[in-house]
Order: sequence, then structure tokens, then C-alpha cells
Amino acid sequence: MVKKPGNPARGSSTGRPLMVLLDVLGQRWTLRVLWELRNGRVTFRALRSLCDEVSPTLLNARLKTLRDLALVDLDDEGYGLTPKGADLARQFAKLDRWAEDWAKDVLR
Amino acid sequence: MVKKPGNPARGSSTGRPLMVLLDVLGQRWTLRVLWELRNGRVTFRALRSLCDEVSPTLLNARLKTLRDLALVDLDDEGYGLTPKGADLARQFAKLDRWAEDWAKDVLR
DNA sequence: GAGTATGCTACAGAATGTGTAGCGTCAACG
DNA sequence: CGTTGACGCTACACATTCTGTAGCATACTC
Repeated sequence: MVKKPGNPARGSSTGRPLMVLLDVLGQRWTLRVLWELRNGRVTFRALRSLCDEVSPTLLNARLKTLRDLALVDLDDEGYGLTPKGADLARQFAKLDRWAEDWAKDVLR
Repeated sequence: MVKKPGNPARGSSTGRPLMVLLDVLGQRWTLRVLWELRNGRVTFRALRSLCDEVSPTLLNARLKTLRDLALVDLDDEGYGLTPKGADLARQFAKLDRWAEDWAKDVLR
């Protein structure tokens, strides 16, 4: 089944958008892909390199989902974020700094 | 190996905190657990219910990781977020509203 | 037409997640 | 004391998902 808000997320009978989002983001590499696209369009193969050579099988699966969800699109420049996707990526950009602080905390 | 900033994340030789965070959050149910703890402490069994009856095996594994990462702790009231964990959860709280808007967009 | 790049698929083996049953501990009840 | 019920948590067989490698079909360059 296509993952989309309105369709039930795994383990949640409601199609509540946040649950669908958490379901999708909670699959390996999804967050990472969004993160690596933050600086503009990249080819499939370049994206693979950025993601430490994920298997193309999986990368393609993720990109398909993200395209269904209107977060990513593909043109002759390669893959890139849609406006909504960029918006989401921006939310995660804040996490980068947060993670640095957090690391200091954890490692003490 | 214990997941911690400083240790390499899966698929990333660097221990860069964000990568570790993405690795951890990109495991099923991790985001959901953080989300369900947003309103205060809950017992293991209650948390399980909130998470649509995830298997206790997995829930326990996730909680262990989140405790290692100082995002969650356990006392006689049950499981709850640490200050850092609450901070992180707050970041994701914004996602709830975002997801609602996004849903309208996707479903058009 | 050989070389190189693209997006993407196939497939076997490994890792991860799921679902159910139940253990050991404790506190309350009668 | 013996039962009942709730707690955190573990065992284990089964299912799904992810990984890694090989390679196809297409297109453009020399």
C-alpha cells in the first residue's frame, strides 16, 4: 500500500498525518536522504555516495516513497527537495546543532 | 555496540552526533516512543498500549538505547523524558502541526 | 563502436522487527 | 498463607526489511 496521510501507518489504525510521517521517517535512511538533499539537487548515484553507498534497491524504494509524499522530486538535474520537502529538511537542520550539544552531554 | 555519539553510526564511519541521532531515530518506533512520552511519565505497559502494542522485546530494546543516550529515564513513576529528551521531543512537536498542513497538500 | 555516465532492478543472505507466551517480583486482599 | 493483579522484562519462532553485489537498458562523448 502506498504510504500517504489518510492511509493507516504501520501499527496505527488512524491515518493521522504525524503517524504516517513518523512511520515513514522511522524507516532506515529516510531521514538521512532528506538530510543529504538539503544542499540542492544530486544524481541518484551521487546521493548514494553521500549516504555511504546505501544499496540502490533501498535508495530507490525510499525515493519512491518520498516522491509519493511530495517531499522529493526528480528532474534532469537529478533528485531534489520539493518546497514541502525543503521545509521539512529545515526542521531537521536545527537538529544538527542540537545534536552537537547533546553529544557533549552524553559523553560526559 | 552501544549507540552513542562518538561511536560510528551504521553506514557512517564518523561518530558525528547528527549521524548517530539519525541512525537511532531511523529505527522503527524510536520516534514514536519519544512522541508518546511527551505528556509525562508512563509505565512500560502503558507505553506499550500508546504505541499500538509494540512487542515488548522491541520496546525494551528502544528504551535501553534511549536511556544510554540520556534521552529517557526510569523511576518508580515509570518511563519519562530527561531534560534533553524533552528538548528533542519539543522539536518534534512542531512536526505535528507541520504534518497536518502537509497532509492537505499531498492529498490534493 | 568503445567508453562512461545515468537511473534502476534482481536476488541471496543477513539483520531487524513481530507476536505470543510467560517468568520473577512485589503489594494488596481476604 | 494463598491468590490475584500489576509491574518490568525475556524467550523464541516466524516474518519482514535491509544489505551488498552484479548487471541491465539508455544516452551522450569521442
